[in-house]
Amino acid sequence: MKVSKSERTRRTIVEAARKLFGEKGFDRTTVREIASAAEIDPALVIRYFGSKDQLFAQAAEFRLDLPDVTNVDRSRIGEALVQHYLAVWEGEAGTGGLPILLRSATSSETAAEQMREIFLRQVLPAVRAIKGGRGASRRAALVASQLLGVALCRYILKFPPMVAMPREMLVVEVGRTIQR
Amino acid sequence: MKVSKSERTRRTIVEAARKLFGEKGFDRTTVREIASAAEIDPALVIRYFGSKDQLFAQAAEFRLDLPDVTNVDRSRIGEALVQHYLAVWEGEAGTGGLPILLRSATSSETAAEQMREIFLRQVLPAVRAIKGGRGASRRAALVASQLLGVALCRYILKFPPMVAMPREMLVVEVGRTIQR
DNA sequence: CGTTGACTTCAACAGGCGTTGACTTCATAT
DNA sequence: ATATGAAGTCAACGCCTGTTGAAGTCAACG
Repeated sequence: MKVSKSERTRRTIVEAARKLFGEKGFDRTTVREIASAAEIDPALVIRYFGSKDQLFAQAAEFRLDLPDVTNVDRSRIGEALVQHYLAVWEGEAGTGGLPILLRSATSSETAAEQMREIFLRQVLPAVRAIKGGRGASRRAALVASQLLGVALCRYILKFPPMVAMPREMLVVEVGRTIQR
Repeated sequence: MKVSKSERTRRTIVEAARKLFGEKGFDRTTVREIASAAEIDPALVIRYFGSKDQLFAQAAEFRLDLPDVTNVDRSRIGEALVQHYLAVWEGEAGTGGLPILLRSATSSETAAEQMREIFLRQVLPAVRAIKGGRGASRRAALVASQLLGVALCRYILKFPPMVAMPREMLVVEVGRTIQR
């Protein structure tokens, strides 16, 4: 047997959890819903993950996988970043770690802490690598705020003009801002 | 009697509700907590407002009060906007409508809808007044995403570099971006 | 066959939630 | 003094939550 049965249901649960957490946030997603979506008993969810919080922590884990931009035209690094970022958001269709975290981080201190971790360990080093120096952390924070703001308005709040804009245009417009 | 007693407790309740909704979002704030903070019975909250949702709707109502920038140096409109926006966030200390909405809009469709309303009826017209034309709504959306992103990272997620930056510096940096 | 041991279900718990309707309190107006 | 109506309290309802421990199922193994 390549994968034990337990491992398979474990993954089914995480999958269902990711989907629901990403759609409705931590508070509005119940263990029973997750279990029902995974077609198993609620008790099993707890048995496997200990608690709802621990399941969330596991479901929200992810790597940003920032692309290698070391050999990209320096004047286009901004665009490349935005391009990658939007692709991540649209590609994972709500099952990615970022949507999950963003949906819950506004009302859960744990989720907010997890976002800070990701910023600190994944975004900041990447920005530093591109252009280090004294103001790097500030620059990183500004970039993060810009990107999170776009995701918030486009995918969560669904501001009409933001939703309507083609991805290309966003890449160019926001890319130019990031570039600064 | 200038203000009836009922009106006074009504306000006490809304005040308590604003504070709690702004700190923990809709889901994590209970009617019982609000009542306890207002030093009255939970039943009274419902009696006055009908339901928790209706209380929230009322507590989250607000006007942005965008400043008059018609006679501000055109090259400084961005800075003026950011200045005002940050003052609003820091001034109301969590009891303002924006924090309340932002905390809840990621997991409540009603709250998200309310944000869309505010964008449509308050931000968009303001941007149009400053610089109309075909792309005004797109510009407004980009500005909103930038400002919400900053608030998110600074006041809610509390990214360390973002918190550490003095307000002045943010005004200049973000103002420059908005200006574009 | 019988017995493990992993995997899964079942029924229930204790506690919190929003909300309700009947009751008390109390100042005012007759 | 008594009646009226608003202002506020109380205890309880039905529902849903995360979580638990005991019981069940089923394939693998001696």
